[in-house]
Amino acid sequence: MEEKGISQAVIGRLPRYFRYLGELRDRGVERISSQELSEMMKVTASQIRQDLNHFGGFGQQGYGYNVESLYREIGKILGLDKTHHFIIVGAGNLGRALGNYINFERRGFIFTGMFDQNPDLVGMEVRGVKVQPMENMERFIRENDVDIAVLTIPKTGAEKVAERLVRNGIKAIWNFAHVDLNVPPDIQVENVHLSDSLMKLSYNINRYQQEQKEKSEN
Amino acid sequence: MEEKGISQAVIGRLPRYFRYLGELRDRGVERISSQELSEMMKVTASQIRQDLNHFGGFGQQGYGYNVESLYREIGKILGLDKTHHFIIVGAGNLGRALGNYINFERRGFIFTGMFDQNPDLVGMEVRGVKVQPMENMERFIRENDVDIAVLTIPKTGAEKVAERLVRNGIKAIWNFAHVDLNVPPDIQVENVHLSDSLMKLSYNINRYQQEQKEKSEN
DNA sequence: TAGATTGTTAATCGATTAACAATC
DNA sequence: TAGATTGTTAATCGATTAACAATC
Repeated sequence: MEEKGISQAVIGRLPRYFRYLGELRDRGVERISSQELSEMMKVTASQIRQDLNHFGGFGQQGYGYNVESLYREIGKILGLDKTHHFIIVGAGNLGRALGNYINFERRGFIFTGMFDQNPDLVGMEVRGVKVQPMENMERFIRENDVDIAVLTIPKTGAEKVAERLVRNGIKAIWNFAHVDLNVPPDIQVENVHLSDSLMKLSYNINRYQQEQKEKSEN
Repeated sequence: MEEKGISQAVIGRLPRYFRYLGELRDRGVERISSQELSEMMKVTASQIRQDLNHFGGFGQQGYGYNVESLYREIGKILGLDKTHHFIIVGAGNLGRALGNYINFERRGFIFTGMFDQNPDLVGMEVRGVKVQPMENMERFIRENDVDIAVLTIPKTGAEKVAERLVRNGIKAIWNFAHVDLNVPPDIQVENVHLSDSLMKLSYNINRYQQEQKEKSEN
């Protein structure tokens, strides 16, 4: 399984393949060709075959792909067969919402701790996990084999908290704070910048309306 | 201002420019060159100049860019000078968290309504907005000039709700449901698939660990 | 075997980077 | 004016699509 330098473009498409294959499996579909899948997903069959071949030949000429086995293979590639413990730093609305999201557990992500600097939130329970004061964080990470931290705090504190996380052995940060974190290259960061996403939507609404206006003017 | 066919790659970078320029402005910086900005943002100066020139010549040879004016221009391009009313469909944890997020208002996005099919949630208040039953949705959209719907419901109901939204004049959907919506091309959709994002993170943790293992073996 | 469909190479397309003339 | 830095064209790089031989 040669996995040298696979582009993030390809990686970014894997979860979507995984999702469609999971649905096909649930519907009891046994095999699928790149052609059929491409029609469902509205991408080219060529791209599907290219993408999958980065990870090995999962298909069979003249037959296509076995849904169940391809689903499992992609799950493995994504590391969903492994278990990861995560903590949530920041017990505000978003942090609590993510803590309550049970589907992450199904994929091997176990919610083990939650932290906040606000004393009013400390002691609160989210799905059986008690919010602890920030001072407890370092020790907790080390003692509980935590490898992912979900960062749901305001941007002002984010950079400093990230440093503390990294110093104590966190491997990855799922960053909802609205800043770009500056961490060593061996730390994985995945940004979810909600307001960036909303701005893109705003741009596209705008652009569409302008196009319509221009059309009606000409 | 020629805005014909600007790629989503470029659009996707605009919010980040906007963010950095806003910070520079808050720090009282008056002018900046593409070179300086490129070092801050860790992109090439060439890319910055290319990107900005899609929308017009905002800079000045020998001087650079005026921070304040560039900030405002990008804001306009993103449509942040306009006001949009949005509703949240699905008053679960995530929906309520987004409703409580006040920063959207600063960008011209006004939280006006919230809907849920669960009678236990109806009547609940989120930042002054009362959760209403789903039956009220159609009328509310029409009567309140709503153009964006935030979809925070489980994937099973999403497609049908999207149809109802579109039929009643919604222009854009910010989709947090874990499905790809099938809407007419004049409806803007921006997907936030949180579990996809988490899977990417998982892949990258995994890949890094495997690389380390391979190194130690050779 | 014949038909179907993959795996993979080659061609195309688009996005990023480099270079430099234009100009403030 | 001389120096700096943009706007823009050209070169490069990478990603997507097309094509087809390999093979089940």
